[in-house]
Amino acid sequence: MTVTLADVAARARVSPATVSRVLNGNYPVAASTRERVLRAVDELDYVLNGPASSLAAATSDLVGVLVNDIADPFFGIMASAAQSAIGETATGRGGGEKLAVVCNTGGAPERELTYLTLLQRQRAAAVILMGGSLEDPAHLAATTAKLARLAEAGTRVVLCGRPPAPGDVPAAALVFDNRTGARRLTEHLLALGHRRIGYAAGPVDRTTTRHRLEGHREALAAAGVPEGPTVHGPYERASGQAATAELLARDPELTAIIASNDTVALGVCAALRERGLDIPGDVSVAGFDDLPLAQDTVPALTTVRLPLHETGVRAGRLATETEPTPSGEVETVPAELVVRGSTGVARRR
Amino acid sequence: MTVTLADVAARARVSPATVSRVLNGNYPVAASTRERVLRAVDELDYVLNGPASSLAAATSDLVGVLVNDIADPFFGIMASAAQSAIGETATGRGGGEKLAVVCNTGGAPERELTYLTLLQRQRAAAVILMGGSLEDPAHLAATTAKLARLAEAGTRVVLCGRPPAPGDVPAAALVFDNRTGARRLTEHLLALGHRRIGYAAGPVDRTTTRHRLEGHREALAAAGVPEGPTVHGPYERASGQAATAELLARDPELTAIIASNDTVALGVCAALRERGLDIPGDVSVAGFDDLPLAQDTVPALTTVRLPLHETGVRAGRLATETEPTPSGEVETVPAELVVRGSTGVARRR
DNA sequence: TTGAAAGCGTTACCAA
DNA sequence: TTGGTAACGCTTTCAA
Repeated sequence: MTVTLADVAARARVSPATVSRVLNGNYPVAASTRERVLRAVDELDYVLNGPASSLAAATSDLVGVLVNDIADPFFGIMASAAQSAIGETATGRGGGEKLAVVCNTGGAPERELTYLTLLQRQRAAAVILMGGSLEDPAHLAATTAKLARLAEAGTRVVLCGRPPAPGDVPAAALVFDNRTGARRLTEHLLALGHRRIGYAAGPVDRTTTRHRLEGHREALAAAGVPEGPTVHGPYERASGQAATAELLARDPELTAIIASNDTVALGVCAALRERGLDIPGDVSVAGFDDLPLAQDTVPALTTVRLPLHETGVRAGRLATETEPTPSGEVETVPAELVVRGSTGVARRR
Repeated sequence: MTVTLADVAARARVSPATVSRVLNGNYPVAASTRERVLRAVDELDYVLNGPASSLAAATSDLVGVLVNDIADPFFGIMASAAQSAIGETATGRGGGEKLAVVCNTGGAPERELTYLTLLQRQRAAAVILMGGSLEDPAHLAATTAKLARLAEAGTRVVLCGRPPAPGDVPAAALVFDNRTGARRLTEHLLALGHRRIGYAAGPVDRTTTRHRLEGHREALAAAGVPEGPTVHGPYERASGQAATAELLARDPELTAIIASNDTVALGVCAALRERGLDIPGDVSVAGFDDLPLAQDTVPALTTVRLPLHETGVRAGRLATETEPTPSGEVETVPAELVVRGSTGVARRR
């Protein structure tokens, strides 16, 4: 049979209540008693029953991290950063640690909702949504409603890389300034003399896609440069390859291609190489995420920290300079963090 | 207040037991009753209380996936594959889905144990351990003991990419044949005429590191070729760069470098490029994981499937041809899947 | 500082 | 096919 708290109590010759108090460390307990209890725990190899604990306490130490695509290194890095940040702040019940669990939505709206329900069911301590969100009004409404219920039930909600929750969901938000980032990226290419720039954009209905595209167009408009061809596709390597073929078909004179993210950028590079084109000798490529895989720079994003026990959210390098913002407020990560990935260089003529 | 099963029962004018039965779908319930219950659930926006359910049923629908480094695309792909395989077989209680959660151990033994305890505490339905394991006897014993307790408590244990559990832990295992893979990789390079091959190995005390190195040496010995320099380091891009510097310092005449995995291989490539060396013109590089990031081939590993509700484990392309093996038995993935990443080409002289 | 006991929301067994 | 009702193992007042 599995060992229960009562067994420990019996062995330590105290009441179950005392054992619970020792384990949670929230209550004063005599040192000698504590020691006796801990020894009993050890001797019996006792492991707290999570469900029972969560049921009684009406909360669990689960923290859900929803990502769009766990196979994408970008999300891997983000998830990893979040997970270690969560681990650091561990101070929960029954032995301490929070269980940070990453859930892969695959970008599918229904899976996002499913996972949110599952986490709601588990009475998760917190939920972090990472990456751009779908802009479909119906899905947005459903998500918002779900988040509202979660928050209502005591689950902390953190939005990371997507716009702050519509309505009045009490969520902390970590926002990447995609628009400014894209603008700077394009300005950079323009400054290098590029005038024919192709754009391998992300999926049509994503916030990240739209914001980045808007920033791109702003820069072009400001410089009076006509917009080049744009192709949409998922955030995958393969769509970078497909997009490149399409873009070059539409304008063989392209001197630069902007990719919707680094994974796509790698696909673009592969396609260019297949065609015998030199990078950046022949065509420049610019990405977004600044992955170590794509760049040699230390990835700024790996330093994103999400101290869930704070009332707000702090971001990356700013952590030491910025005070936590009150819950619900938004802190914007400087565009530099997003622009970092740029590798634009003029085409050889 | 939050809606409970009793509320639903009251609204549907049935007993709590009936509601439970409808929700779990394990018991026969009259169609009309079921409908009434489901409507009540909908109207009240009822969400099952996971902890309560898990407490009563003595099991949860949580499936833990432990990976060594979630920021490594290799594990991202593996986790993604596992997660979708788990989703497909979903048939659990209280609405169906299992909650696949990936836990990042960072390769740290104590975090591995911590997560296992956390999952044990949650009464997880299954636990999947992915990636090579530490060979330290103490840690191995601790892990084995922990896995034994988990299995004992009804948690299914799956080992993926690490040797089958020592002792008699009833675990399903999916084993990669690292030794044969490495042997083939080296044979390939030898066949291309390479005689001075450097080896950027993984961390010293990992099973994957040792097995791959052994295979490598087997091939060299069989061909009567002396072993080149070997450098150990973590499975990270940076260690590929460091290793390259060291390897070239030890033998500037190297014509090929084998990396411990694709992430490391990317670091090796970066370092070679920094030195103005052409790949594979000047130096060949060979990796292991066959990531799409590193190669253009479709990654065999993304097709790894882990049907947790089967008694055994099936692997990748074999799925249609192979019957599930009985629990506890081992099925070996053909070395081809591992060798795929090879990109060896003779050095220009 | 410690103990007693009342829940927490489901499940599952036993009747009906 | 449905209802009644003990568990399930822990947390948390309320007393002592």
